[in-house]
Amino acid sequence: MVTIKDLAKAAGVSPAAVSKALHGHPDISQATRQRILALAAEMNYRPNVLARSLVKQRTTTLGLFVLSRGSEGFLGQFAGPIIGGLMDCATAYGYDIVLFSTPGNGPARGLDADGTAGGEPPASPPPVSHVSYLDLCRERQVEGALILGLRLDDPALPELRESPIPLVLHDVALTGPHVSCIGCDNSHSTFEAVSFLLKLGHRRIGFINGHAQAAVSRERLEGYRQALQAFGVEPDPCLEAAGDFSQESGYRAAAALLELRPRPTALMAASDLMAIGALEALRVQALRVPEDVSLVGFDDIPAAQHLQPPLTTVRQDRYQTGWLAGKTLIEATQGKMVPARIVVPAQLVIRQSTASPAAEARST
Amino acid sequence: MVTIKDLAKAAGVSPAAVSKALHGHPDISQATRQRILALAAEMNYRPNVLARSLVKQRTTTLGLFVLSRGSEGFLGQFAGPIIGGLMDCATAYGYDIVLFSTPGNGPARGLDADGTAGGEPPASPPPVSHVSYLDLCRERQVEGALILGLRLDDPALPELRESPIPLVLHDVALTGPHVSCIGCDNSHSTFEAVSFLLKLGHRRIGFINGHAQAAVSRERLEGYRQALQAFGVEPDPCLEAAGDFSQESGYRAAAALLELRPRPTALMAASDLMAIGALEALRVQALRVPEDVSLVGFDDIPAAQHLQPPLTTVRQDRYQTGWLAGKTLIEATQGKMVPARIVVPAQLVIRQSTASPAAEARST
DNA sequence: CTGTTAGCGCATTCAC
DNA sequence: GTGAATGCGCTAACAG
Repeated sequence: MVTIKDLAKAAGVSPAAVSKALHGHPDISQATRQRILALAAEMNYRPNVLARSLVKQRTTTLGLFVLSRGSEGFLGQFAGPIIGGLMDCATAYGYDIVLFSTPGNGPARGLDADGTAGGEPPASPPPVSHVSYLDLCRERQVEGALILGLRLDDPALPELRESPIPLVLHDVALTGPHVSCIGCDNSHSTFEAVSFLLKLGHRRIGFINGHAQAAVSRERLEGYRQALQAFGVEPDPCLEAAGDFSQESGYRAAAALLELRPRPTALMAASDLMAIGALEALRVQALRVPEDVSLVGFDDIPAAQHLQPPLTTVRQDRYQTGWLAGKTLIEATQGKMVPARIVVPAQLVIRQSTASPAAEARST
Repeated sequence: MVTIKDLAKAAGVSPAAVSKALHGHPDISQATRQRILALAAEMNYRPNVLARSLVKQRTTTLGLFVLSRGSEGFLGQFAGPIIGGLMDCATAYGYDIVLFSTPGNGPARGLDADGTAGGEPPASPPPVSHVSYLDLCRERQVEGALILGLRLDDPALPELRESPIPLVLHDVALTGPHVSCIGCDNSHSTFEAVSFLLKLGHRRIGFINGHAQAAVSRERLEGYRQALQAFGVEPDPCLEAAGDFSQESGYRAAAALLELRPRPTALMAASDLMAIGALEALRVQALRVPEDVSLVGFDDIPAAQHLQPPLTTVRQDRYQTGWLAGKTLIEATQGKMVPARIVVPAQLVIRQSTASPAAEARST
């Protein structure tokens, strides 16, 4: 590893002079500067970021937490594009990203082929209590962090609110002096989607919600209720079913809702995955979509457009979410004021799973 | 930021003593050790990873490159689960991951809402030539790196082969003293899939390949040819169509293949996305799947099971890929010998897009 | 313009 | 057992 000292020796100057030359400081002669630069290129010198960060007390590094992993969770479906946006943004601003190891989200699957977890013992150097997200940030000296997949029942929530470094939380409406939240306007988007159904003439609209530990569940439910109210439709608690974002739960919730009489003429699911489950339930009951029952999802996952029929749903731009989160974080580290809530545009994508209710249903 | 020095002052000992106590060195009395530990917890001390790495000359950090991004590329579809596996593995071994900013994969989309790229000037400190992947690794002192989305025409290939640090390349069969390749056995998997079609009785099987810059394209094509040969079927160059992994290209390639007479009774696409395009082409020509034409994909993306009909395809376990890549890298950094080729199991998932050819087609 | 000094936070010699 | 000294690679503040 060729260091600044090696360069100095080779050029016959002091290490400090090399540093100055490399950074284009004015107090260095063009001649020696050129010589040093040529030497650096020749010897393939690269600065040690660690050392630089240590002395400058700045790392130009952002942290990224992906909490709900496990192959099929958040990461599988959505994190990819968000990470892509975040990376591209970081690249544009010259920042790096460190992906944090968060113990607790251990293997589960994917264990070594030989069945063991292999490797060295944990080797956790300082046996100081349980490391929190913020502690990880401090250890790594990241200047800000994006947290994906945070749940409302995470015990770290109060601590996060008091974070001394900029934090952006995805889909969790927690705010603090340095904490912002990013996500689409769930309430409003759901309002739009349900309003669309209402405009089509639907009056009995079932809502399949996600689990209560996700902030988006509350918000989407609220949007659903507001839409009904705006159209003067009496809300019916029986029409609000609880799922957990999974396909399986969507199936169950839809099956239950379809037992109701009069049967709902439309179903809105708080995730596309649950909408897919609902679609199954409808198929099992030989109900046609959209002729007998209209269906709307949320997310616009890639599969949505390939369903039979293609699913009407709310599209979120995950890539842009990542980009905006990165931008917010970086600006915050540079001392700029940032909004407590960053809303990412979402839009209703109308496909073929929605139509006006049949006349007889309509009249009920 | 509370440092080891602060602890020393508070405990009335030297910084060195604190370091020893924290690491459980034997040459420190239990009494003072406990005192220091208690103090550390109390003052919420966290070691500075940067400083530690600098002195220990070890970072326990892996690098991750995701080369073909841009919201819809590799990252969108596959990188998520791979990253998940990598992270979980790293967590298990106590490693961290840094996601590299690779200039050149700039914004394209997702630009700031205000249209500008914003932020500070590039501020690239040392104006030393163009930074390569390996240079980034050196700067960050990562001990090994996983590269996703590398293309066969990447000019860095020769340099990578000579890498001084362990590298794992996804789906690129480049090997060197410290370079391994990870991926499924594309040739064999395709062989299996095509053999399945042959066993069903198909004899005219069209193959829709990916672009030539991907190593997997060659390998899959080879598997296709070998299967034909194994069943004594004369290969017909007309049946080999070129795509680029995109849905659009799958549509075009399939449309062309379906012009042939006698018409192929089955199509195999080198990616599910292209299979989806092929499905469209089939629909446009009013050909039924699988009655008129059987269809096989590759990847088993989430949408595959929701197609009409559900797609027979080759499933790759991306999560496991990430895990194995991480394990390989970490073991390599620990001096263990690692295989030059890590093959991740893949399996044919038989759904409803495949069946025996109709009798009349069969006889031709 | 140039070089010397000092220190970022930590771990590892070595004396005491 | 303990603490002082040294250095990881780099940059900042000085002094020449």
